[in-house]
Amino acid sequence: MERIERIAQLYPVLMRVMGRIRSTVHDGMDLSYNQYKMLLTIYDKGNCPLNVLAGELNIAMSSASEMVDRLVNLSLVYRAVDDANRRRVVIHTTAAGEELIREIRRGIVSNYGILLGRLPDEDQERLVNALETITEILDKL
Amino acid sequence: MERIERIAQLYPVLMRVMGRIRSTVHDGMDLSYNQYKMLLTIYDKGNCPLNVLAGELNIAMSSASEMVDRLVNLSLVYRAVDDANRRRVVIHTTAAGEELIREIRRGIVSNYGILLGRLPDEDQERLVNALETITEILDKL
DNA sequence: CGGCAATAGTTAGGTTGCCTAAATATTAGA
DNA sequence: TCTAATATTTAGGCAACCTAACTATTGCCG
Repeated sequence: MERIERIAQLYPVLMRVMGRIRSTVHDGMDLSYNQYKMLLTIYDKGNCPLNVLAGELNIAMSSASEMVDRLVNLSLVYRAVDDANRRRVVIHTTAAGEELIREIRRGIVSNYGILLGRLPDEDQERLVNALETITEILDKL
Repeated sequence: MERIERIAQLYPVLMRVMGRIRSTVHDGMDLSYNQYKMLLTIYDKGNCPLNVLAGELNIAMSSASEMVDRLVNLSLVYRAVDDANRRRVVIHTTAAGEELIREIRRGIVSNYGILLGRLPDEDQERLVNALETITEILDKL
């Protein structure tokens, strides 16, 4: 049980540190992190209906719809009724949306570069390995 | 740059997986995660003024005040003017607040136990090490 | 000493992100 | 055919943030 307690102790500390870094890295971007995630999911899933998006992001469909509203208002995305099944609304990224994805992605990678550049090479390597390990293990749960 | 891109790719995936697990583990507790964090901070910092809490949690003082309001409404915490400096409001945990902290902590550790119990011993060990590594490295940033 | 700047909090007003429940539209199936 | 299931939107509500404006107290400089 010793080990479980250690994990229970480390976990929130790490969540907080990671959250702080994520917001540093995302700072100055033209879209909130959640909106970026949504935009990216729409792009990655290739113009998919709302229920798929909601499932993918693990939020209620009404929340997904709301978020799409905001992206539509920003002209990054548009709705289109699926003719094959007129109940379905398929969300498409606009050219501006795709351009913004590329821009933000560049910005994020660049910010990671600046931030992580402060670490010695060896730490960077250890970091990659540890991130991979945790992702692999937690994915089993 | 290869490595930076790998990190930029892994990072959000891990954030998501970790967030999902955190909410699983916290599920059913009588306080939201943020309120629990606030309550715990008040307790750990030993009855401290609002500005310290806001700094510790990295939120605006008005947000901290709001959150304290909610905890006061739940009778987990109370405000008291500091006589040494009457501008300051010191937040104290009530007996009920401290009892709730213990209860939630037990619940969380128990949930981690149930969840992580599904992992082979070796993975648990690797997980602890990886969590420690990441925390240590990211703390340098 | 007197008054102004700094410090500490609260209040007001706004946004995002999330939820449930109710309303609407479309389709599938018994 | 008409009811049940599916897909979405709308309405209403809450938590957690923020900035700006306001109040109260204190410290300090001239």
